[in-house]
Amino acid sequence: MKKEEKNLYEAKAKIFKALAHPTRLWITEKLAQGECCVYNLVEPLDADFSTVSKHLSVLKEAGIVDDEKRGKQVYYSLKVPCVLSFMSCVEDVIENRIREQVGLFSRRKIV
Amino acid sequence: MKKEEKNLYEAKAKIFKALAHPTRLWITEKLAQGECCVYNLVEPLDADFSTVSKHLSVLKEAGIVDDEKRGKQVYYSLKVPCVLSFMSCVEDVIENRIREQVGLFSRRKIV
DNA sequence: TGGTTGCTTGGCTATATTGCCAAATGTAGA
DNA sequence: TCTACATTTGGCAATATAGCCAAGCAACCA
Repeated sequence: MKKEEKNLYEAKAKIFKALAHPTRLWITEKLAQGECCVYNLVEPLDADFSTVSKHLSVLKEAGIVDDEKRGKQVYYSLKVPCVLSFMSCVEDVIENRIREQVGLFSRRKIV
Repeated sequence: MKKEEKNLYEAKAKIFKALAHPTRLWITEKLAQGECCVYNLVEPLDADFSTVSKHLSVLKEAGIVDDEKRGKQVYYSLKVPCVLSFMSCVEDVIENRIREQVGLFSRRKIV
């Protein structure tokens, strides 16, 4: 792989990496419903402010969310709604996996 | 978050995690062009067999690729082509980021 | 000016991931 | 059976990531 090509794959991987955490996925889907200030993310997650804040900065760094300070609060919003279009594919993969596991199980039952 | 919901987000995150590596992304795109045995992945990547093999097992574990032994070789194939549909979104995110950086740069130039 | 609120940053430890080497496995042919 | 080939596995050190606590900072209010 050439250096340039490698850089491109690293850039792409960064986006996936940003989404590769349960909390960050949850945040992404939550923001899909509309902008949100940090407190409204921290509360349902029942996590530390600092933890959520760091997750948000990972998403921001990756270019997935945007932030805007208004008064004392910072509002985050989903910058690239197309990431949501991938979720149904991801759910397909999961369903497939479950189906296969069920298949294995019932085969074992027969044997 | 309830335990069940948490499990779902963890399962989703696993798929993203599997794709969140330059080498694994490259492999995924390569396999989109058709099945491939390990050697034909190792060679262009110029990596260790063991390294590629481990990347492949991550993708397999996640349910993204399938493997089939034929003779001495193992052929890998893309199981869920819909993952590719996400790539254009990822590229959009990257382009946005670059555009913003260029914007910052030219503004700085003016100032 | 001082205090409070809403959030970010720094620093730390625990844990996970990566990539290399060496060794093991399974398959095919001599 | 012996050997070569294609791939996987185990083990290890280097590096990256996560989550917690404490400290910092900016905006607002008294």
